[in-house]
Amino acid sequence: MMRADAVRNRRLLMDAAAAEFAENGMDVSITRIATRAGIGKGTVFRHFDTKEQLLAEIFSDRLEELVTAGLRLAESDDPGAALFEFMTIGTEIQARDRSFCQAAAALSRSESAVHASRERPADVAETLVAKAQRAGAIRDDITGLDIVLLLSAASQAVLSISEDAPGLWQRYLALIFDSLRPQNAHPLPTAAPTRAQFTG
Amino acid sequence: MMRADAVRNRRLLMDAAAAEFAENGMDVSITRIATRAGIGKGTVFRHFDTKEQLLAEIFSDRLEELVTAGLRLAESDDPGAALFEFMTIGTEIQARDRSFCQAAAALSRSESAVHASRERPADVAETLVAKAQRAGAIRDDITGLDIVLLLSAASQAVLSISEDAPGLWQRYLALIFDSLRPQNAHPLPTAAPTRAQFTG
DNA sequence: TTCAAACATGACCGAGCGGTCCGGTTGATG
DNA sequence: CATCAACCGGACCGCTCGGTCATGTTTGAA
Repeated sequence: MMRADAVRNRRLLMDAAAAEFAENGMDVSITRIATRAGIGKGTVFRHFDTKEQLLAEIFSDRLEELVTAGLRLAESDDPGAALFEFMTIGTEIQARDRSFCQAAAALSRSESAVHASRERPADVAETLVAKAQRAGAIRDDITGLDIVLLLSAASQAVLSISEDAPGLWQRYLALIFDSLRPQNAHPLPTAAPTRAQFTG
Repeated sequence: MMRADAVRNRRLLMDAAAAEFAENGMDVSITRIATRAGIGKGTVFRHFDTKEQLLAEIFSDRLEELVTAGLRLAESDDPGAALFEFMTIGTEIQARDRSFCQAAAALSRSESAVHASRERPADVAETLVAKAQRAGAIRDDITGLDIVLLLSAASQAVLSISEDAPGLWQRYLALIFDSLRPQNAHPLPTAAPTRAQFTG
């Protein structure tokens, strides 16, 4: 059982870290984060052994948010729309924090803690895709893993644009939607990535 | 006129830096780069005032490569295929160096030297798009800037996959191709980015 | 109210960074 | 071959970073 002040500080810490990561990228100092949270530097390391672990924890939270939404959408009786909304939510989450998710994704190749938390969204995406394909809403040659990878693609597309382009990511997500529809399907040149490649 | 050893070292330096950036991201130390090039650390700063300038120079080189290809393709009499090949080349260049281009793109918001070098590919893309649209090869509601942004999207999609997935980016580029065809066009929810937003 | 365990704190550490600088070296020039 | 500006190299500087630790403070159960 954690003490009351400990849980309060942990919450403050994660919020401050998320905000700071989002604004200034992954290389903000622990000192900055601690200051923003109104907390001593040492306290940070009481809660998280290392900086990467802190980042992984936040990233994991974000993904859980997506998983929750995905599970709800899996009950929908319009599988095509459900998948599209799943992707919209996922992209919105990533677009919200800009460079943070980018850093986390890049880190997921080396940091296994980050890596593991990416499995669950992939599972959810897999079932959503399967349902949508059975309903004929999307083409047959794509997988759940494709969806997860395309999520970041849409939000990363706008990375080089100036800050104030709110909702621009929706433009590119809409384009990707169009590419998933069965009417336009041309054969894909490369096989889908395997789960082993994703999990590393 | 530069001395012979100076130009030789500059070449060695840029090659080593490009390789190191590609392998280890943007935060490799100058020392590492210098060592890899077999050159003293001080020499690096003789050629490039700052680390960002070095990165900008390399990035600019890559973009020039793309511009050259684009100008050649602008002469083609199959504008649709020309645009697609332009995108293929652009994505290949970015995929070749993985995290490097990501870092450069992120830096382009703050570093004006990097920024300026992105204008020319945008110009070329604009003319390629215009020709392709006149030929009816692609939908009318996208711009040259869209193309430039989508270039990074495809290569960034595979960022969280393990190293050895060569050519996987082609899969997602093919998907994007499908989304550009006029047959599938659904109205886009957000207006295209303006040149001012891009140039910052 | 008491008190031990859990927690917070910030001075402190070693390492590594980007960038500087000057003594020695090299290459073009006549 | 002689000369000298251009060039190279790496010790060096100031600084910031992630992470530790001894000391003081808070909490909650008894």
